[in-house]
Amino acid sequence: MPPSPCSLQVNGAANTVQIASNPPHYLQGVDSLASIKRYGCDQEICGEACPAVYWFRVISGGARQCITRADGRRQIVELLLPGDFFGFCARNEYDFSVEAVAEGTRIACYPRQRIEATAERDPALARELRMLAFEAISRSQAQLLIVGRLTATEKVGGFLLAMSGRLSVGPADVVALPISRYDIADYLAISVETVSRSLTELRRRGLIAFTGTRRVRIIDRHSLEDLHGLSMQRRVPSFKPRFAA
Amino acid sequence: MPPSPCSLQVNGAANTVQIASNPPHYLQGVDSLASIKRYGCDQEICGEACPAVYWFRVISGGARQCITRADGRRQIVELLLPGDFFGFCARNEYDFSVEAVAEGTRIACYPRQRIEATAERDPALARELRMLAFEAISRSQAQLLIVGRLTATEKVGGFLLAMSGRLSVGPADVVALPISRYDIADYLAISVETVSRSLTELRRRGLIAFTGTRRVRIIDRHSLEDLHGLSMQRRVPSFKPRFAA
DNA sequence: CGAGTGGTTGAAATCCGTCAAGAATAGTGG
DNA sequence: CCACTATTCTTGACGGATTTCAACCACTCG
Repeated sequence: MPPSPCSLQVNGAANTVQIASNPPHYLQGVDSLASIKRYGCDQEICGEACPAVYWFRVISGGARQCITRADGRRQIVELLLPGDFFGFCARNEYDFSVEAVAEGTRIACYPRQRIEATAERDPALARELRMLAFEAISRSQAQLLIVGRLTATEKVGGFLLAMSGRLSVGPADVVALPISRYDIADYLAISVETVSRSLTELRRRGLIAFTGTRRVRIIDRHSLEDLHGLSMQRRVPSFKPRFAA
Repeated sequence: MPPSPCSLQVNGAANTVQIASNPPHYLQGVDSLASIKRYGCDQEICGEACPAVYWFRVISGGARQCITRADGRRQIVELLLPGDFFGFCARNEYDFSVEAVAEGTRIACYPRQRIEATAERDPALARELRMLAFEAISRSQAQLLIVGRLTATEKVGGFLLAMSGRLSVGPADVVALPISRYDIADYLAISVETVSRSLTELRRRGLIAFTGTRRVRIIDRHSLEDLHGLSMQRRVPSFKPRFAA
């Protein structure tokens, strides 16, 4: 878990620095090494095959981490919201690109070399990095199940629930979607039209309501959680009992 | 990259131990802490929600790492072959299960606590662990693109190429598939029947040939690599130019 | 106001999953 | 070594969930 909040002390004085870090987060111990950059909507934060000089953390706004094929097909592999880290890669070049999804997205950029050098001497920092990496593994593997084995409506319903969980600062039942339908589509690996149709379907069934194009109110959370097979379509893709096991 | 090969010396004698580690691999420095276990086909190596006591490495044989939903839908999130590590998780319980896919699969089990304790004092080990984790992130994110955005035939063709790359010890054009059609299906998130049909299709087009049910010869590697859109179906799922970008 | 973009909806096409039945293979025990 | 069986694999027919193609609406912004 992240270390408890602390105010950085510079020059011996008691003034807190701009990287004051309201919510506690990983890598707080090396925040002093990080620089903060601002990005416009759709602006590229790091590009595929670019030298991996930084690790990043979203401070405010959001970003999408994408992998793109030569023919243009794109998959958003991670939706990055405040507090999320990204930029980890095994080689010396990023194998993905990351773009801001909101105007004025602020990103903390940690110089990789220096952080790694620090980690050589600071086991606690090394452990934090490891935890961050392990969490990323869990997330993308969970996403594999979602992308591969859920129906479109299940994907969209689950996405709304996930967003309500991650963005919860208020009643948690009103979700302000941080990305467009196009991005939702590329995140869930379905088409834009299907995203739209699924949302309409959920509204029609009374599980959600719209207070704006990108503002959803979750009305029947329970049914939304039970979407799979129960409330929605009977079909469950590719589950074969395979005899008696 | 993994450290260079070394033969463990026990009791001062010059005899190499069973953990002789022919191909160099990560975590070699702590091989002496690992125990080796043997598993039968389909036998569970670690189960979902079980206490995460070990990290693992496949020595011989193979395994599938799965995430399963309550309703039975399953996704193989990683296909583990000799040299591959697994068992990393952010919490104290595995959020996946792993089962052997071959009779007599041998697994090296590294006690997590002890390895982590060692890593506290050994920055090089910590760096190795980090690299292993980063590679796992890259792999599963790449798999997300495959599962989400490729057609069935592209998936199967790419799978054959990937296997030929990972299993290459011989001519590299004859691939001995390590898993059943069912497992290929759950790995690529398609149905068994579609796996079978795609293989037949590739054979019909002269890109591959069978020397046995689970032995494939790659005949036209180039066409196999160019599958997307070119040699195969014209359709490319969900790529919309989205106006002028 | 018109252009540009995001979002929704409809109709038609299609890929793929399901269901079903065989064929091929592997495993077992006599 | 050969039935005999269980399992894997293949193939066909069919239906359905999604994609594609197309049109339209809403909103923003110059």
